[in-house]
Amino acid sequence: MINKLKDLDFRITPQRLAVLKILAESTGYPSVEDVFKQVEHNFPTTSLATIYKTVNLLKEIGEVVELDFSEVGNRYDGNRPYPHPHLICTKCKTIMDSDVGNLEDLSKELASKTGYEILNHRLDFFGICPHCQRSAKRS
Amino acid sequence: MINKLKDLDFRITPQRLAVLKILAESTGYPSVEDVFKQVEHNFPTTSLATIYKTVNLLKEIGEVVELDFSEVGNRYDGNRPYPHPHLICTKCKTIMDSDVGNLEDLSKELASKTGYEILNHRLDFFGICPHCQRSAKRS
DNA sequence: GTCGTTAAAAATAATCGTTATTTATAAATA
DNA sequence: TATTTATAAATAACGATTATTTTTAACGAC
Repeated sequence: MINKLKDLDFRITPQRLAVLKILAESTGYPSVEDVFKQVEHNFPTTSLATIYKTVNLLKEIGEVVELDFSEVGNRYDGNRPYPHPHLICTKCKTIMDSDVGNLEDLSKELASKTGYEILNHRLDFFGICPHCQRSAKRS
Repeated sequence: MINKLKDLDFRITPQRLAVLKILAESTGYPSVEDVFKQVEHNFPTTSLATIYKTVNLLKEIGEVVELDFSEVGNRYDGNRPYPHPHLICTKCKTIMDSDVGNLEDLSKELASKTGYEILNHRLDFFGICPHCQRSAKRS
């Protein structure tokens, strides 16, 4: 990931390293604000705009995928930067990866039916997680 | 749809009727701005906030679904207000319905595996439509 | 149909996430 | 170490959406 930046002649700065590290290691789906708070810890003078720019840079070179949820805002994943299904709890807003069947076959079928060149897809399931189901019953 | 509003004791205003009509009849995926422009035609004094409020009202009572695309902004569908896959051309931004396989089985599988209560899902394919593929070759 | 009540519309201001701009800093290379 | 130049910092600007206040008109009772 660092090498990819170098190869493309982007400079390796501490701020970029910090953002990159957080996105690559996090198993969750941090927002820009989340990343900002973590980076701020080590680099207190960091500006929010820098996080935006770095995240967008990583997005453009394909090392990070952006997921926009109207309910919870934009989230980023540098850990598995390729299409895969998600499972979102609409109560506690937790986002999980889900490993149910892949859609390559469906993509190909769609491509041949419609003539579209399919480049990407996105599959999300929304529901209530077991924990929130229990909370609801108690209240 | 009008009856649903009446039943819930919402007033039937010309502006609401206009928004409702557009969303129920449009086969595409209009944005708030699109709806506004069309309503403005018949009701030149209409305020944009009214469109926002009406669309959100319809969304809340389940007569319209909101689709947020980071590339093309929020779009609304009052024609088929239930989950179904979409096919989006990333060049010309056209949004189509696609009728490839349904995901009920997958939903159920996921529910029993994870304990989540699945309420909704969303499946979108992104690609280049045949028309835009031809344009690209020409240019 | 008229009146009175009150929800909804209009007009406008405010908010929030994101992006653009300007100036200052520091990474890369010689 | 000095020079060049991309990047960071700070701040302003922007655009989509929402909140606020005032005005209008939908609905129900008479």
